[in-house]
Order: sequence, then structure tokens, then C-alpha cells
Amino acid sequence: MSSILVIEDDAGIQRVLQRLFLAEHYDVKTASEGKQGWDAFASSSPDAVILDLMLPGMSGRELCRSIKESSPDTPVVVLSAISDVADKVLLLELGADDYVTKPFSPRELLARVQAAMRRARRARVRPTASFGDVQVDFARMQAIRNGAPVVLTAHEFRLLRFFIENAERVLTREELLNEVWGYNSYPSTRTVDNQVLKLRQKLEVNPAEPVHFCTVHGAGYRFVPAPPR
Amino acid sequence: MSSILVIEDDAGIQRVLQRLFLAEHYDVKTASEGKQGWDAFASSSPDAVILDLMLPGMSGRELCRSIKESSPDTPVVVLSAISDVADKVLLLELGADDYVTKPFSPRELLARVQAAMRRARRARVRPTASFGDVQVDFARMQAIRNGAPVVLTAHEFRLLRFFIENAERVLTREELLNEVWGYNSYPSTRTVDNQVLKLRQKLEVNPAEPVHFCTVHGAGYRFVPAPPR
DNA sequence: ACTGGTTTGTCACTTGCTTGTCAAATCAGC
DNA sequence: GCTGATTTGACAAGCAAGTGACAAACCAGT
Repeated sequence: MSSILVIEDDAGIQRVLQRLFLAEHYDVKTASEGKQGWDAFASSSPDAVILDLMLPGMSGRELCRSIKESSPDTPVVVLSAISDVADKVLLLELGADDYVTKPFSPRELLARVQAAMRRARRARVRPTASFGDVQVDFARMQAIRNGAPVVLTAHEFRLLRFFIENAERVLTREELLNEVWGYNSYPSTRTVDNQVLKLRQKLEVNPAEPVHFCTVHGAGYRFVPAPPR
Repeated sequence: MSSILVIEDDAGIQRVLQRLFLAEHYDVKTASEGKQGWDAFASSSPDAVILDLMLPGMSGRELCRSIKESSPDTPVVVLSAISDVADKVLLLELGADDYVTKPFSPRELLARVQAAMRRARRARVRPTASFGDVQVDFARMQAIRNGAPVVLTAHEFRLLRFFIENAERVLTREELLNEVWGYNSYPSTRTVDNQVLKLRQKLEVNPAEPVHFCTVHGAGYRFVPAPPR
């Protein structure tokens, strides 16, 4: 269950937000002024913060900056009274992830907070893998070798991904065909060899002597991220 | 024998699935609406679930989430009417392991369910065995002896696996030929001796005095994991 | 114990299948 | 229809399974 910290001095709005997020099964903590907000943030480290910029005590802006400084990955959604363009720029400078102007629709706020959390989650765990002198960025669907990007086709990438996900395991051609090519296409098993050949040519230091994409005679292939030397 | 829970309101599809999986010797349980599905899941804890997203009663989505929450390791394959990409994302958020769009090919569904079960099993336990100073990793298809990997060919590995699965039993050459080599190939029984010889050379401390791969004169061979000393 | 026949251990060689690799054919997206 | 990706087919090369020969071990009956 995710936890949300609401920092808002207006008791009415605070109550509305509390209900809104409780109904969605979030764990909600509240604070009504800056200093208290900072303490609550520091002690509970919530998964997201909803922050009213106009606060008594510690300024909302300062608080936003502090939060983002101490935990850049925690999404902060700002509540702002004015819908000023200049304000929008300011928010970005503060490091806020999104903003909603009062009066706001609860559902919109909910959606924005959830979206911000999704983005944050995705950014936190940027799926990546590396082996030898190759780095694979799954989000960008590209491999980088010695700093230079390697052009991989969609199929090659799917195969590479499956190899990485099943590192060390011996994978039969049938298994590869099923999982990488899909259940509805039935190419010959030679196709697998060819695709592996491509990966070797593009990613192995010496394609003729593969150390990562190893063949297991009579069985299939095995991907070895860290070959013994 | 593995058990499958089919949660599907369409009686026709339900029957098709039942036949399909019964033919493959699965134990099939069925439910035709959400609440009933949840009860069946909770009481029978099946090895895999096939779930139609469009259900009367408890929503299929909610049910999927609940199942995954209470038992993350149980694979759930979703039946979906729409082949929407956005839907695909949704499914992953629900925690489903795979999905098949209607109309579907029974064989494809079977393949996907089996693949999901394989993956789940793989994640749960890495099948391994050990005897003497040898460790056998079935997924990697390799044996490790005193930390050093031992190269085994596909056939040698199949033979080794059969020995391990039938430890202590005396296995005749005919039995070995049938089970390890297959029913369609009939090499001479000398072949078996040779293959056993290879295993001894690679895995015994003293190949000339085998303690694990013992010959039973006039009968065949016996694998002894823990020899008396 | 001895002996002969049978079974098994072991090795080198052959054969056959598996795989690497390339080029041509086919397919898919623009 | 063009372009790049994918698949197929052909051929060569490599590896491992299978075979047969011989020696050693084993067993049974004397």
C-alpha cells in the first residue's frame, strides 16, 4: 500500500483529500504547516507528497525544494491558487512534478498524483542490464557498446531480452521460438541460429568465439553474462 | 499432476477448456463467476488460473489483483475480448502473467499456460542435485565439481538426470536405452557402457573404482548418491 | 583354486547429426 | 515498388554418438 503525505493548511481541503485517497486505499498522513510538514516527510518518507504552496510557517516553496533535495525520486504535486504561467516555470525550478490549481477536481488530482507516482516508479527502476562491454537499456530498446549505440532490430532485441531474463539457463530452440517469436508463428529452427548469429556479430568481441551467447551442442543456447576467464 | 482453475462465464468456452486440459492430464476446476472463482481459488489453490476478464459478479480485474496479491507465484493467464495495447498495460498492472485474446486457439492457450507454469516453477526453485563433490544444475545443464564446471554433453546430461531420478535402482541397459535414448533409436548396448564410462571419467574421483555409477554384473547399472565408506 | 565362457571397461575410429555461415528468397512497412 | 528485416536453404565444419576390437573382470562349474 502506498502512502501519501498531504501538506495543506485549509482544514476543509485537507479533509477532502484525506477521504479521496483513503477511498483508494492509500495510507494518508497530513500536516497543516511547513515545519510540521517537513517533520512528517522526514519521519514517514511517503511515496508521494501533495503540497499547498501557500502555507503558514516554513514557506511552501522552500519546503518543496528541501523535499526534492533530500529525496529527488519522491513525486511532489503542488496545489496552487493561481494559474499563472510564470508560476508554472517556478514550480519546475522548485522541482515539483506536477501542479493543480485551486479550485481543483478531486479526480483530476488523484489522476495526476497517480501518474506522477507511475513516472517516478518507472524512473527509479530503469530496467537495464550489462554484460561484457555491452549495456542494454530496455526502456530505450537499445544496446550500447563501448559508448557507441548498436542498432538492433525488434526481433533481435526481443531475443536479447529473453536471453538476459533467462541468463545461464540452457534454452532450447523450441523454447526460444515459443517465447520470442510467439505461439502463432512457426519458423524453422534455423531461424533461431541466424538470429543468434546476428546477436553474436553485433555484441560479441569475437563473433567466431562467442563467450556470451554460447551454444550447447544438442540442446540449444545459453546466455552467460559474465564469462569466466 | 497439476491443477488448473478456469474462471469463465461462457459455458461453451468453459467446456472447451475443460476438455483441452483434461486431455493433457490436468486436474481442472471451473467457476463461472467472480465470487465463486475466488472461493474455488482459495480452497483449491491451483497451480495456474485461467481468468476471463469479463465476468458477472466480482470484476475479473479485481479478482486478478486479489489472486496475485494472495499468491504472487501462481500464474494467471487472462482471456480478453479486446486486443487493445492499453489493455495489455492494464494486465501487467493487474499482475497477470500472460494474456490471450478471444477468439483464441486452444493450443496457443495451452502453450501459454504451460509456459507461465514453467516460468513460475523456475522462479520458485532452481532444480539442483548433488552427490559426492559434484553439484548438478539442471537449468544450466552443467555439473560443478569442487567449484569448477564440468562440461557434459546433452546425452551425458540426460543419462545423468535419469540416474539421479532413479537413484539406488538397478537400471538395465534396455531400460536406459528406452528412457534416455528414446524408443525410436536402438543403438547397441555397448553405447550405454560408453556413456557411463564418460560419466565416470568426468564425475568420479577415481573412474577406475566407481562409487557412484556402479555396475551390477549381469544386470545393468546403479547410481548411488551417497556411497558407504 | 582353476578354467572357460560371458560380461564389462576402455580406447580409437568412423559416421552422422548438429551447428555456423552465407546468399538467395520472401515478407512487411513505408 | 523500394528498402530493410526476416526466413529459408545449402553447404561446410565441428562435435559427439556409435561401433568394434581387445583386454580385463567376473561368474559358474569343476
